Amino acid sequence: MNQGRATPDRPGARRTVAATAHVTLDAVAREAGVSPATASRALNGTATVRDHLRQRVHAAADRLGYIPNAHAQALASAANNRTVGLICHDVSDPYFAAISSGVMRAAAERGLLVMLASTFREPAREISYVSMLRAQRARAILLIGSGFQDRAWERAMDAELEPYVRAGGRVAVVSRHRSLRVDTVQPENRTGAAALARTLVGLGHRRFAVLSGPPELTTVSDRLAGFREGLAEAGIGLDQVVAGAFTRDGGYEAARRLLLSAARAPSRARPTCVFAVTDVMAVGALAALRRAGLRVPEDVSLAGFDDIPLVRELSPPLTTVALPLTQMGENAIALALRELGAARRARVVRVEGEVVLRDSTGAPGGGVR
Amino acid sequence: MNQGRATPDRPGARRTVAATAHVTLDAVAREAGVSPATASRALNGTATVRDHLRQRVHAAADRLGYIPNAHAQALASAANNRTVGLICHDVSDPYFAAISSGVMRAAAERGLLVMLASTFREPAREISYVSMLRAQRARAILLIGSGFQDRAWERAMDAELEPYVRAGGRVAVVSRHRSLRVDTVQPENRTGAAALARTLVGLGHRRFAVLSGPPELTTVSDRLAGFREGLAEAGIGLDQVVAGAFTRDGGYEAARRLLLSAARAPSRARPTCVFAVTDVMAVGALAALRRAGLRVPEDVSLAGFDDIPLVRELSPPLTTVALPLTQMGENAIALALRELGAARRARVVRVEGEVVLRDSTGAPGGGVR
DNA sequence: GCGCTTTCAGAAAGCGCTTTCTGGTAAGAT
DNA sequence: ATCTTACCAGAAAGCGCTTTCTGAAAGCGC
Repeated sequence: MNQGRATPDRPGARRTVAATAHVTLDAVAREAGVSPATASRALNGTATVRDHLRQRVHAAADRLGYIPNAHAQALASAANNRTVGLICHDVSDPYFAAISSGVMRAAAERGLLVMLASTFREPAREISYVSMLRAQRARAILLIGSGFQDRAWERAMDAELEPYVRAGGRVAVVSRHRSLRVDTVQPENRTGAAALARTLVGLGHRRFAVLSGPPELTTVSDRLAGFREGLAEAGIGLDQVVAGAFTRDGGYEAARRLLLSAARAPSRARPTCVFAVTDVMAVGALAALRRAGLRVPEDVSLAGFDDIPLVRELSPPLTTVALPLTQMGENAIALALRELGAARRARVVRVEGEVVLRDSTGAPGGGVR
Repeated sequence: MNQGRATPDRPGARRTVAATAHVTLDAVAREAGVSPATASRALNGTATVRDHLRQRVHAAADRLGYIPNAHAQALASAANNRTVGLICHDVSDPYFAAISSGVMRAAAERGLLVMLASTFREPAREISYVSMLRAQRARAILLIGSGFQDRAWERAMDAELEPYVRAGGRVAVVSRHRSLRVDTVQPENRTGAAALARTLVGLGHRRFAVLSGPPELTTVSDRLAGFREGLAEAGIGLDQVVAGAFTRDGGYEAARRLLLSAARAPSRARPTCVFAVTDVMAVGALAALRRAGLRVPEDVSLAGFDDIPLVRELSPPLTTVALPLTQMGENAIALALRELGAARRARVVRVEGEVVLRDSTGAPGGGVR
């Protein structure tokens, strides 16, 4: 009666296909005719198992398509965790994308899995992600991106991190975090910005404007301070600082406001050079300047910071302070995973920024109208 | 003798700080004076616990800084897994970054953690990541990026995915995968490329070159075929197809070779319009064209595909076929997590591309010299 | 050949949770 | 006042592994 390929189900019997149970180590052991203990040892190579048994176990595992349950492994073997957590502000921001790329590569080399969390720039979310990563017993947590200079936030973050570290977790951050005593990959924002300022002064500029970001970010305050220092060496003050969001649109908006204020106060000496504290903001600023009919660099020079890959594609290509972003990501994970010395104090890897002069800067011309 | 803030350690006693054990549910239960079962129920709200007990449990958990062990939870409660896996070719590629961003946002809304793996365009790595994600018992696995049209690879991937799905795992892919019977977010590469071709023909172009990618990628063959179709409708053939890597540098290199062949065969009719199958390649191509002294679009028009954010910042801004990248990421995770219907067949969400005409294309001018 | 150490496989005890199952108590029905 | 029924809290059984601990068999020197 039945057709050749009939299923065992009664026809029309509406049922969900039963989920096939996972193949367990016990099943493998049974298939191989050994104890689960031996199967475990054979598969992991944790102890010597005689050849013929080991082969039988491996064969059985292959035949059954055995995949160990990572949760059970993590639970049973305490700390043998294969995952690291990576928290950044925004994956689609080229700055974080570049650093993440370095982290991913280094993780892949070590056979680690990366849990990547994007905070969408909400500080609270950053803390809740740390908590989730703690629950996952991640081997290390990497915080990419500027710290917040905010007492409450710092305290809350500390409260998450401190017990994590005490329980053997590793933490590394990229960028300066004021209160966090953790391993740090620290771009020399201050000296980099100062060097940039000197270079720009060297080009002949005397009147500057800065497009800065949220002041509670250490990165912003460091770069701003460094830039001021560099100018001060030449006895130059900073005419204007316009803050914007740390995004392309934030840069656009900040530049627009800068232009507006220049138009409103025509008497004021107009900046001939604009420094955006990040390349991403500079991209927006370039669009805004161009939109206003200003030529870069003839009318106004523009410089950024970070050297994200895309700024080379702009026309004009952007002058910036180059940071080895991918390598910084690699450094961060290496730092977190490295044996902690007896002293167990926070290590700091400083990375220098290098001023890269491209065509977005030139000798002073007309200035912001 | 001791100073006020002295530590209990003997001075100079060199010892590693003992790793503090994690706070367990049992500890919380003991602290609250209830059984672990009650503590579990109170914390998870899985069953009604009388008010005063629930409060005691929560208070105890707070006091102790309890963080549940996600591994133990996953193990005990079978399928209650809070992580999804996301596999892409390269995090630092803006195309994947944009899609990932959508995935991350949707995941955050659902309280899920994302494990992001980057294959660095090595097919084998993609398969091994699926295996690791299986071990993690990820609730869903998302494959972002073109499938490989390669028998061996398809078979291997299928062998990983099939048992995963049978065991209740969910899979969704972005881009067409030939053999995988899984939920798919499918950009209409073919019709999009055809529409682009028609538009370019409408601008007056008759001689085209295509900068294509690795032919084993479905995305490449679909876009190429669509473009050919669009041209064919106007009775136009495709002069040249130059393949390159799926990267910015691949686009640069392909464009360079195109220019070289044009120089070598001066008699041949020169293309007046170049279509790069992805924006990322187009970015490289633009640099190469400019490097060769060609003006875009006066000498040659250039178009891409995807509409990654950065192409708007180029000058000239790039004509392209816009895909809703972030939304595609959201679609993918939504698809994977949605209840499977009784039929349990692969669902396909088609997303249309929209031709966006920008300044990198114009009426035909000099052509590739 | 006898006691010794060494080698290696199995038994069993967890790892930290969730979830039946069980049973005591209070509320409602008779 | 007695018998159900309902409600909740605790006991206990796992989830799928790893890793002692235990003990049998084999290897060694005398």
